[in-house]
Amino acid sequence: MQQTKRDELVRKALDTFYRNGFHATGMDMIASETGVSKTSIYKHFRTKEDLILAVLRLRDENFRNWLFRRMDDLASTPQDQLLAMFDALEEWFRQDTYRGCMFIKASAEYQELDDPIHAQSTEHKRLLQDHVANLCKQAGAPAPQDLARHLLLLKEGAIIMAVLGRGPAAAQDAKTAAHTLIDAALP
Amino acid sequence: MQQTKRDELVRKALDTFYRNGFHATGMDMIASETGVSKTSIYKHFRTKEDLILAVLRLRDENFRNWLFRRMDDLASTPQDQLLAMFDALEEWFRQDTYRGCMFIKASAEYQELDDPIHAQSTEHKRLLQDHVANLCKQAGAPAPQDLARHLLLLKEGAIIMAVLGRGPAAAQDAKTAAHTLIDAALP
DNA sequence: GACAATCTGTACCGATCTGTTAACCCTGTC
DNA sequence: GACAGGGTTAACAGATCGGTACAGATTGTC
Repeated sequence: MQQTKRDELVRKALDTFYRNGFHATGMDMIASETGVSKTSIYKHFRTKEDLILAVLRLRDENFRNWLFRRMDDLASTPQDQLLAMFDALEEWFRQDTYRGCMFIKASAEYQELDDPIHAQSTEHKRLLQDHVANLCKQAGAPAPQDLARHLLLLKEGAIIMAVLGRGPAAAQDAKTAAHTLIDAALP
Repeated sequence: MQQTKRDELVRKALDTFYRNGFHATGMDMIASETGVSKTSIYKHFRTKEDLILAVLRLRDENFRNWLFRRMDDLASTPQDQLLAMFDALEEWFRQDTYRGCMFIKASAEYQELDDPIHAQSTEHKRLLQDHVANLCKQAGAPAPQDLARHLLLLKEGAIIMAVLGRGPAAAQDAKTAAHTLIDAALP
């Protein structure tokens, strides 16, 4: 019961923060958009920062689950799954709720390196890198970490350019480049 | 005289916004950090948004001038200049004032596509793309726009990853990948 | 030295920010 | 029907937000 209420709060707060930004979203707005009273919010979370951290944890879990599952559904071999990552990204970019990467935005608003919010964003990228590096290794890349880093650069670049001018097409730009990099990296 | 004061205001406001974020920086802080009274600020700029737009215009000019000049200084042929872009980026990443790309952060805080601040950020990326595409053409690429877009993805990705975990090394990651892409794109 | 322009500091406006307090309202349990 | 737990509304505290009003200081020009 109580866990459900709390989860619902975090889930809806995620939407509001994602759509509206962190500093620009006040706790009153969170209360009215989630339907949870401010009093209850502060019973579950000591501060706004704690709520944001919970939101980012949920986002990390949701996003990685979704992306990895989608890559798995779209392709069978590790090499094709790496390419399918960019098709999955395009699906994301095409959603009209797409507003860029929540962790990039979080680190942009909380930029001190020792800020927990910033650290959480860094951790998210590290977990993505690990999974992609694992696929690179399965695909037979001699230097899987290097290839994974290069593909991650394309992914992050596509996320940015999908917001700043290029739209969903940024995904296929990145996929084309990824194809070249993968072909060059595999023996 | 008056132009100088105004320019100094914009120049110092740039530092404060860059270091501290846009929403997180109040006009009182701008006044105290620039040494320009709030009354004078509002004589030069009608709103905070107008000041931010002036800051972004200055940043666009400064950054492109710096980057293109640095690329020109570091290499002679168009092809080498493209690669030198990533060496220049590394110099930027190594500055202890480095806090990511100001336009990515601006678009993260003002994300409505029709927001003038967002539009200005998009324009900045377009101008970068134009210059890089021009170099790609000079280097003899059969599809200069495509190659330029791919290189820009690496650049944006490196800017992100330099903030989120990888540090200055992100620049050489991107340079290595760029080398592969350029070699594959040139006849 | 009068004048206009431009700066300054300071106080203020109403709104909004994070976070708290208090009184009440359900609902299930004994 | 007493009671406890978790929920609500509503008002509030103290600070800060963007932006303005006003009086005085500084400046260059005639």
